[in-house]
Amino acid sequence: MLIGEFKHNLDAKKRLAIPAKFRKELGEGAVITRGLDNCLFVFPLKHWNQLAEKLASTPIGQKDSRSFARLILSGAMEVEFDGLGRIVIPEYLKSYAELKRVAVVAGVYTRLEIWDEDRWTAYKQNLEKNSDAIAEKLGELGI
Amino acid sequence: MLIGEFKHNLDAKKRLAIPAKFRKELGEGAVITRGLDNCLFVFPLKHWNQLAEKLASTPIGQKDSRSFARLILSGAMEVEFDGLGRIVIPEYLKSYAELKRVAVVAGVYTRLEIWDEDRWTAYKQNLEKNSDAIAEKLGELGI
DNA sequence: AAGTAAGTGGGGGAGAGTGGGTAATACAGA
DNA sequence: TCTGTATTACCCACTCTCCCCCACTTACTT
Repeated sequence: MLIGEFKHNLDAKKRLAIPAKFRKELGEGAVITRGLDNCLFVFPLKHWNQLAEKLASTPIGQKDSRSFARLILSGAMEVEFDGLGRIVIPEYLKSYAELKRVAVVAGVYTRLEIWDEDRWTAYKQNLEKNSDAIAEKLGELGI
Repeated sequence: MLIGEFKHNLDAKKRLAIPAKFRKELGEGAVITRGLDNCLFVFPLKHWNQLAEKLASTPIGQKDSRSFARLILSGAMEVEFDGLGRIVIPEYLKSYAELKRVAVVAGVYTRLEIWDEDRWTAYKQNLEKNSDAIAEKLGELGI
C-alpha cells in the first residue's frame, strides 16, 4: 500500500533514496514523469499502463486533454534503482519540480509523488487552512 | 467496540501504548492518519480500505479532489504494534497533532482518535459550555 | 497481601540512508 | 585516430534511526 510521507536528501549526483517500504512494491518496475502541481509522479508499471492507455485514448481534438497527455507521456522515464535502492532524477524533471536538497516522497495509494520540501510544506499549510471544506468532503464520503 | 477514553504517555522514541481493550480489535491491522480538529484518526484496516478506494478513484484532473486525496492518503501510515502493543507515531503526525508527553486515546465507535491532552481538555470544556447549542443542532439532525 | 496483567522506559543490534571515490563509457576537439 | 574531459554507474564505508528485546513499575483482581 503506497501511503505515508518521507523526507530524503537529493545528493549532488541527483540521486534520491526511495523509502524501503515503497521499494518492494515498485520492484517490478516503475515510471517517473511530470505530475500536477509541480511535483513528480512515480507509477508502478501496472498503474502506468492503465493510465497510458487512458491518456492515449482521449479524444485528440480536445485541447486540454491533449496537453495533459503530452505533459505526462512526454516526460516519462523508466525508473532504475541502484544497488541501494536509489533512483537518479533527470535534470529536466528536477528543474520541473524545482527540487533542491530536501525532497518529500509521498505515497498516494496508486502512485508516489516527489516534492521539494518547501513547496510541500506551503501546499499543505494552504490546504489545512481550509479544514472546514475538508470536513465536509469527509462527510460526503460517509465518515 | 471502540469506546472509552484513555491517557497514555508518548515516550522519547515516539511510542504510544494502545489500550489493551482496543488492541484486540485492531489486531488485523490499522491505519493512522491526519484527522479533524488537529487530532489523529486510527481506522481498522477494513474501514480504511473502503475509504482509500473511494479517495483513489476520484478524478485526478480535478484540483479539489486531488488535493484532498493527497492530504489524507499521504498522511496515512500502516500501524504496526511492537511486542507490547505500542505503535510509533511518525514525526509529521506528531507535529500535526501537536502531541507532547501525554496523549489521550479515545474510542469513537468505528475509529480511535489520538489527542494531545491539553487540546483534548480545552476541546471538551468548549463542548460542555456549548452543549445546549450542540444539542439543538443534533435535534435538527433527528437525534 | 500477593499474583497477574498492563504501561513505561532504556540498551543494543540490524538495516536503511548519506555521501564520496573510482572505474567505465561516451563525447568532443585536436 | 588518439587524447583529454565529462558524465554515469557501481561500489564501499560511515552514521543514524528504528525495531526488538528485556527489566521495572503500577494498578487491579482475587
